[in-house]
Amino acid sequence: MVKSVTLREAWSGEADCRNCALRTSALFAGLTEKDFDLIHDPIDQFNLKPGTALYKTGDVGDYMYTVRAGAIKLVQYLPDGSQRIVRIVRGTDVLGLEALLDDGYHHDAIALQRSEVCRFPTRVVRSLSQDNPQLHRELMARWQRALNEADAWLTELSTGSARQRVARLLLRLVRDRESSECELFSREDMGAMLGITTETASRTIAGFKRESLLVESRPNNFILDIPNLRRLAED
Amino acid sequence: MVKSVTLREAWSGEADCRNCALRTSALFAGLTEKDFDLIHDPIDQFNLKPGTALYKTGDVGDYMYTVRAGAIKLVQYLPDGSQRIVRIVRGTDVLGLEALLDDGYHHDAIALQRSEVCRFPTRVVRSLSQDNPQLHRELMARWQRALNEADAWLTELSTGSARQRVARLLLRLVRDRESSECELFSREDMGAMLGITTETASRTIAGFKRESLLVESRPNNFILDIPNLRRLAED
DNA sequence: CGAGCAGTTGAAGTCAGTCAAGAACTGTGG
DNA sequence: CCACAGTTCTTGACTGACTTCAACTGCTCG
Repeated sequence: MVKSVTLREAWSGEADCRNCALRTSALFAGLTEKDFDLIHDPIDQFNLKPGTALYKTGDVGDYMYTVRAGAIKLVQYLPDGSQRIVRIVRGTDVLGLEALLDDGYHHDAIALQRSEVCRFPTRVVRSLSQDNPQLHRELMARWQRALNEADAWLTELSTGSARQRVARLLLRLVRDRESSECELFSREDMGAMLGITTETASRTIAGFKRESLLVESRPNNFILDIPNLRRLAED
Repeated sequence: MVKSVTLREAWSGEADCRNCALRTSALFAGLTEKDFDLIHDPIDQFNLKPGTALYKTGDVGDYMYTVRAGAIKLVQYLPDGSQRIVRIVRGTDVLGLEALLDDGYHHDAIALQRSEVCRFPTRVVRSLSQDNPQLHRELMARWQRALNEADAWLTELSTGSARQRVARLLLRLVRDRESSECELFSREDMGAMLGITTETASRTIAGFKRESLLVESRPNNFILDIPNLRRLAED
């Protein structure tokens, strides 16, 4: 089990929103300059090492986050203590939507890889969305995207043989990417994503390497044989 | 495989919204009388027999639905043709939120039991939510609820042994109910919900009956031994 | 250098999948 | 009312995939 790092250590200063590469694709794309002045102030940026927790289940939802780079896992726990990763949040996605409603966060949010996130107060979004139809619409779209992810997670990553699930996970990691190269997660995390054991995850990956479906380009970086993986994933 | 019935046959007239028992708990709880006149008109009510499809994946999302009684399954298909039930919608829930955004529906929505639903045009919700913060908020809450369901479906119903999954499904069916009695689904549907085969579902249910965790009160109606099922579900 | 951890691999056991057959139920038409 | 076809449910035997437990390797980091 990776040990946690406090958020404080990960603080890297105030965000440069105006020049943020994600601006057009991100949550606040539709804001005017005036709105923008309002929200810029309280935004902080963090660089996360793997294992850092952004928040824990039940924490008060004072903040929401956008992911600039890397990957964050959302974890839920079963009564018996076993964990299940219900989603990973990457790219331009938003984290902590549930904070807009009453209650606290519904997952543990933990960095899987080196990641950069921006943090902003929930109250800002809440007040802006009151009288900003475009932001309102953007929020609904975010919620729907999360729901799509959740459904896909179930149908693609929790159905079929271990080989199929691993193949589908790998393909998912390089979707909407220019290259067919990707960084892998720990076997333990892969297991928790796919509902299989660490050992089975390890064996399956090892098998894929032997069959050259995966080629290690540099440590923990793999090039995928997409066509053959796809064939495997589909039947 | 149950054969489909057309929606037309299920039409049972215009809805009596004003006296609807669900009104206070449902989507439109916060509307004024004036708003109400606006939406009442185009609402139709349907009585569905098991197997009736409300909509199919990809259909144009002109309508949304509330469930008054019964249960609707949301089904997704894998490339190889196998199906997975990603959620069931019951009670006062809303169906077809995704229609508020651009694209069509994301699932097949099919009645599991005799059900009653009300249908209303998506455009009505879209226009009302523009300048009605309370409806806006209500919509976000609905989305979040769907997301919670999706997450629970993954952690509770797609994790652990077949016995655990079935036990958790049964407990889920009587949650927020006065009695510990419930109607079961077909073994095929249970399998598609839990990611197990029909045979395994059947064997597990049969086993539960033998162990008196389930007692059949009348045909296809079962009383649950909640404490023992809970013990089973948790470890 | 050694402790600790992630990954790998092996051997044994088990649970669920598969294939197949029979039982129970449903609805239909005579 | 009964006979029949067509489902769905159940049960059995067998197989295979995944889990479990355990040992060993190689890395990283104090």
